[in-house]
Amino acid sequence: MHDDSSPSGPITPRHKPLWAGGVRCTASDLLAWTGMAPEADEGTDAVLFSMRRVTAGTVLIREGTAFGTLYFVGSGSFKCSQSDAEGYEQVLGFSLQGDVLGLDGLCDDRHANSVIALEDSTVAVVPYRELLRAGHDLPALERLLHRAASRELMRKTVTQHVMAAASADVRVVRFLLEITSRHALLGFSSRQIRLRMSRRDIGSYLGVAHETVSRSLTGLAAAGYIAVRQRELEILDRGGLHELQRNTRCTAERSSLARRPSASPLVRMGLQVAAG
Amino acid sequence: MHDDSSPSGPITPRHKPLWAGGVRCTASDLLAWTGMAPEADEGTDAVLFSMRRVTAGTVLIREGTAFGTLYFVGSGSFKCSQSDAEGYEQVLGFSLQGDVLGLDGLCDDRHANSVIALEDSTVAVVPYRELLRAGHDLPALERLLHRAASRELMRKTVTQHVMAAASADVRVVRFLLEITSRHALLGFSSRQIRLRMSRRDIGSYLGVAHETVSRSLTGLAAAGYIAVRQRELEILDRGGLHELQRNTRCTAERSSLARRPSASPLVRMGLQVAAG
DNA sequence: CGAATCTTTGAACTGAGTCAATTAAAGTGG
DNA sequence: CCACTTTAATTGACTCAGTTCAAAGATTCG
Repeated sequence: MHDDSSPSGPITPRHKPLWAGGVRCTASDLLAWTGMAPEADEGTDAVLFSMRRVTAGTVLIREGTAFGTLYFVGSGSFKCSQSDAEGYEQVLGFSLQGDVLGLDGLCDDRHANSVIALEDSTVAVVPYRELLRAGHDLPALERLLHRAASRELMRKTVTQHVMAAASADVRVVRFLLEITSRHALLGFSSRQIRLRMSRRDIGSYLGVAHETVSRSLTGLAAAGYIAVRQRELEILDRGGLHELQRNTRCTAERSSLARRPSASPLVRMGLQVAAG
Repeated sequence: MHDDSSPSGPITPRHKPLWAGGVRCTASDLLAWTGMAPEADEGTDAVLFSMRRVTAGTVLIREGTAFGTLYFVGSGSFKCSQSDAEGYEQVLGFSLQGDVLGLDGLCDDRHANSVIALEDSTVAVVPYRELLRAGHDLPALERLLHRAASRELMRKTVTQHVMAAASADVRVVRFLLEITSRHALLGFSSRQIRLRMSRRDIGSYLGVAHETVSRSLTGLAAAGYIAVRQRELEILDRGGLHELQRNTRCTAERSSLARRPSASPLVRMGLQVAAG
């Protein structure tokens, strides 16, 4: 929603979670992570779940394994993907604090997706059976599960919108807006972000070649919309990105972006110069 | 799974639902529609929901309206979509018997998607509150909701795979395989199908121009994989389609399809000739 | 410090989008 | 029931955005 919270650093949590980094957390913490803090009460305070640290690159869920537990992201970020017969990895999405992992396994008791930590992260380990049982006594917990699932569904819808854009540039712009607004909702800066995923991951997620992702980012930077250096990203003109993003499949408009003369006064040099 | 059930007609139900077309149905009917018939018992027989007839073209759910009830598709088919600010309609998916409609509204109590009947259809009207209450006494009903949601999620994943294919032809092929296999799971013929949605709808769903959908179908027909005339579709070489579908973004392979000489012996003339 | 991975950039070919025009089907109303 | 209108589907031509292949920096990790 808001452009930024504070320029001090990329990590400025909006609300201090009850969970202070221990090996256990309460159901109230889960509610807080998913933006349902007001629903927490003594009942949810009493329900405990164990936390698990997941180091960068660790496979939290491997596709094909038996379903039994859900995970709620407490901190860090994850990549959700599926590999087809030929070994091609299709990236399906990225998960942040408050997102639930593993719901895909519910319908046939077997996980269909793999989930990999993109950085050192923590998750609450929530056995599905336990959550169901606790949910019968605590309506807030039942709502937590349902809203987490519904939110997952809505995020997939957003992904469809992102992928439906014909132009690769528009896809990249929508991806940037998506990821930054999610950061903003969590209370992090939406201006400066460190992308935790590779260009290849982004490309797979968007359905474009990773070279094209790189080119689009370079183009957007040249046009002054963003500043990017490797995985460090800064949003310079959010309004302008919103303008671009509106084109569903118009490629003519877009070219005015990529080919905007880079000598234009609009071109504010970003990190690539500041660091060079 | 299987190539066909019977060549007699496109509608050959696998299991006779308990519901016989009345204005009410039982929770057991819902379980039957979603492939959970074994979980039905006296308890679920006693839970009643009202049925609603929805004529072709009717808007069952309009995006932006308040959430309160879910719908389970009893017969017919629906299109799920979202319109952006410019009025462009993004098709998000298609729903058949057993699918649940309206779950997207759960997380913020307002529907984000529109749902339109593609043909004369019927749905079970399931107030969310009632389902929750009934679910506390009948585990099967709770599972129904959860599995329906999880299935929805998995279908979105399939959609991502479909859209992630770089080649338009591959997208169309995957779409055909998706829709026919869903028909097969419901006990309908997977060889002959009447597409209920327009080329434009398919194009929106796949993220390609509707002309391209048309061209791809024509090309597939010319190559003998399918026979198509308007919305009547016949799958002639399902194995061949599976071969094509495996290419994620290889366009070279694909051209050998579209440009396979139409005089090839492989070209079996289909409906377009039979009717001409 | 070297190996492996990731990112960027270039060049060339082509798939698919856009525009446009024709044909087919489905409503509409007299 | 048949003209008429409207919408859907097909097909063609042209153009360019994006994929592919290739190769050179940058970064990370052991």
